[in-house]
Amino acid sequence: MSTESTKKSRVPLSRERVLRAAVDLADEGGLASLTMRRLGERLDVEAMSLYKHVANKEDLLDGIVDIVVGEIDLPEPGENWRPAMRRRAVSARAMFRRHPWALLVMETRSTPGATTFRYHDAVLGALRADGFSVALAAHAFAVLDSLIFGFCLQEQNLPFDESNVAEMAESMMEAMPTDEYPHLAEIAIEHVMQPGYDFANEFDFGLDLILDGLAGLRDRELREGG
Amino acid sequence: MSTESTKKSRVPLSRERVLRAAVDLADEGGLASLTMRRLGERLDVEAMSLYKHVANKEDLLDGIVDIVVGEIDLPEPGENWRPAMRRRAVSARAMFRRHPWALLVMETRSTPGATTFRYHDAVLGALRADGFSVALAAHAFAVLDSLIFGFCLQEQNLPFDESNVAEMAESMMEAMPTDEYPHLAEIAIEHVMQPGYDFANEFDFGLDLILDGLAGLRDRELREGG
DNA sequence: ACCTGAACACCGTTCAAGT
DNA sequence: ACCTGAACACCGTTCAAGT
Repeated sequence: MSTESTKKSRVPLSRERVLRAAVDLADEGGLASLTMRRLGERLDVEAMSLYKHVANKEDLLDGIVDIVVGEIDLPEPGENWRPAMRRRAVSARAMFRRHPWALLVMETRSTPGATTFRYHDAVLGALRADGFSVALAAHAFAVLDSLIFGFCLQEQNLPFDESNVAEMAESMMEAMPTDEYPHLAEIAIEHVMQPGYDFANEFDFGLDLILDGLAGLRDRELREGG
Repeated sequence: MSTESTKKSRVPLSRERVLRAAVDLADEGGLASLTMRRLGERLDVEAMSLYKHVANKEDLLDGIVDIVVGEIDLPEPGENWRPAMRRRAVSARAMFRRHPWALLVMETRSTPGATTFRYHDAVLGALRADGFSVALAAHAFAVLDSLIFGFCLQEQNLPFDESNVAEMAESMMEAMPTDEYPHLAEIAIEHVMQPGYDFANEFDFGLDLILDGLAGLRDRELREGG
């Protein structure tokens, strides 16, 4: 609570503080703005001092991925598999929207951290507890994760913000000769440019399609397996 | 056919040649090795000369994405929707395995090129020609692309090569206390470490699950709408 | 023990200068 | 017209030196 705010930061540096600052920096300025030098600046420290708390930049990136994976809602004990899977999918998507850099960074990580293990374990546990065989739980996990990652990746690279769909469609129709791409034109006019269109709805469509399919396979397993 | 192979390259530089060399460089050494300086080296030219054929590095990346998107099999006229969708999914996955950097680069592109338009148009066309409504074709496109992108992203970051599954499972069991992650341990022992396990099978599982679901929705549309 | 200044080997990109 | 050398403003990272 001291009011002196000179250059020296009283709070000592720690791995935790470094990682938090890195997440904030990437959130605010994008991944390109997350450099060791600028991170040092933000913490009132020279870039070189960061290396006391982080082995190198790779280690820093591993650390911030672990933080954001920890923000995904885990299934609760006793929760039915279907609402549990929906909740984790929705919260994973929300996380990727809060941290647009996360997908990009996760793509370059090879060694998952403890938080990732905990996440995988909890999801598998919810499926197993609700009647899924080991094999079907593995299938379910992979296909749901594919949808989540793939949808978020598409959503992130949409050439328009959720808000200005009309503008982009218009400018796209200019750059895109209608006779050369007739089906793109059709879908733009009859679907995308219609009032109420929201690409986010595609997430629910895909999620329900997959959950319905999994429910069917689970029922069959339970019937046949005894 | 001249045999003199001095420093000067007889073939003049062109955008095409620059982009091809960039794809090769990224294939061989990963995205990190694709720098303007090293690309120049490979073409026996100073890095600065590349700027005659490419506006900047962003433009270069746009260009190589367009090239690899062009490697995805398009539906053929008259092809049934289901084999057409399967073929494009399989060939897209093969492309992402040939060019592991492509997913990463596509993620940072915002303006799709002509090849991407052509690809989207052909896929939508195959669905529309086979009875899908505009809305259902849009849904189908989004969910299939999500699966393809998301699966390839996962496959790329697998902490093991398709070959040495046993090794990795073993080393993972060490780093991963069995009692802390019981369901991960279970799936590792009873599923992943079983002979014949191949993560690639998850792709077919997801693909069939989604195609089955779409087939059902298409049938219902045709019954009700027609 | 913790932080720093200077240095190294890299980047993408510019611009005036060469042929 | 096409290519280049030198330079600029950046990177991540090292290491001996400071406190």
